[in-house]
Amino acid sequence: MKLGEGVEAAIHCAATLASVEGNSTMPGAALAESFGLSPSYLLKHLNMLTAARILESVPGPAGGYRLARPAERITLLDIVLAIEGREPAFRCGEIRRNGPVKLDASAYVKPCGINAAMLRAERAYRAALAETKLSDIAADYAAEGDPRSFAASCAFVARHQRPQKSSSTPQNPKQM
Amino acid sequence: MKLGEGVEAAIHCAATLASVEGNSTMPGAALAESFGLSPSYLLKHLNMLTAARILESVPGPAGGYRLARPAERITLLDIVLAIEGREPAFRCGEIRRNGPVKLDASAYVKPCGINAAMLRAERAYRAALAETKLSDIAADYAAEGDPRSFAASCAFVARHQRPQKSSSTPQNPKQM
DNA sequence: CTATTGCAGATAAAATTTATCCACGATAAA
DNA sequence: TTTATCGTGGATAAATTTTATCTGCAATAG
Repeated sequence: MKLGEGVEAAIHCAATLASVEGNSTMPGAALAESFGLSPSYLLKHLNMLTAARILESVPGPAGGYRLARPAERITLLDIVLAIEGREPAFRCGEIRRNGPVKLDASAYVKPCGINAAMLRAERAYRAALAETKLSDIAADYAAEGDPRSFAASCAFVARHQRPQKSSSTPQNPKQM
Repeated sequence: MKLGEGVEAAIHCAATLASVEGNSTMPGAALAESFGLSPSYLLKHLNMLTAARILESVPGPAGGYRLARPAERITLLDIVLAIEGREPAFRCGEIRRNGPVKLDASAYVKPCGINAAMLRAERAYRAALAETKLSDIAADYAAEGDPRSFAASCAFVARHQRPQKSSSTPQNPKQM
């Protein structure tokens, strides 16, 4: 069982976007630079988050990405499902039917007990993931051991976030 | 997130072996035939189960596989870990360090909150898997809807199981 | 001795993940 | 209106992992 690396990237990007002000955006290229990731590949993942309505995207210069809803209403499960897909990790192949003894399909009506147990476990996994909100992760960023790391992130975000025209609250880009 | 197909095969094989009598064994080739699987590849998985002390193997003619301990003391988690490996599904790449701002390692002492949340979820997953015993699965085989399927499996097992010399309880191979 | 079985390693085919590139539409700013 | 910046989608390729096969070897019952 393995999770793609895109999951880690997606969570970090979302957590970073959680700290941009108002409805400002941040370009995908800046996010990629922020984590030393390949920009062209990261865009694929950001796209999936957009398709899943976790992020919003604004085209054009001064465009970029922002959260589609408050970080309190985005869970790790939302992000993991958006990146990894919604199918369960275990897929029952009904291999008992493949043996030498051919029985017709009516002999296999009851749901497979193995499948049921595996799905039960995955439900527990997803329930646990649903308990962590993106806002928790963002708070962790701030509470992290050394304040230098957090300060560096903040400066990076402040430098790259782009206020949007339709903003109701005036922005202070603070170019440095 | 995806589980390899070997997991399903391994669980089915173990459940089948749970119904061989005493310390009799069943050859890998028979197990493969029983599920329509490629014998040479299934052996790889059976081998992992053997390495994990879930199965025992007996070489030579009349050899084969059997459970290394009672089915009540084998859980689905044991099998999944043996096949998929013990590493967690999420591996923290510490990508926050890869950005353009270079901080020395001392700035990242605290454990990553994302990693902690993902590992918590996986612990829940594993705990759920550990609650299902192989004996439960085997019981499910018997309780399955149509008795024809179960009868066919029993006949197949009876036909292929091989009593062992060192057996303390006399066996009845029941060749048909 | 011989046939059967598990075991390890090399190898290859297939599928998936990771990554790059380019043409396109949208749009803000000059 | 022009230009430069940005997200989108598709095609493509490289890298890795999974799946599968084969061969030679050791063990052992008959």
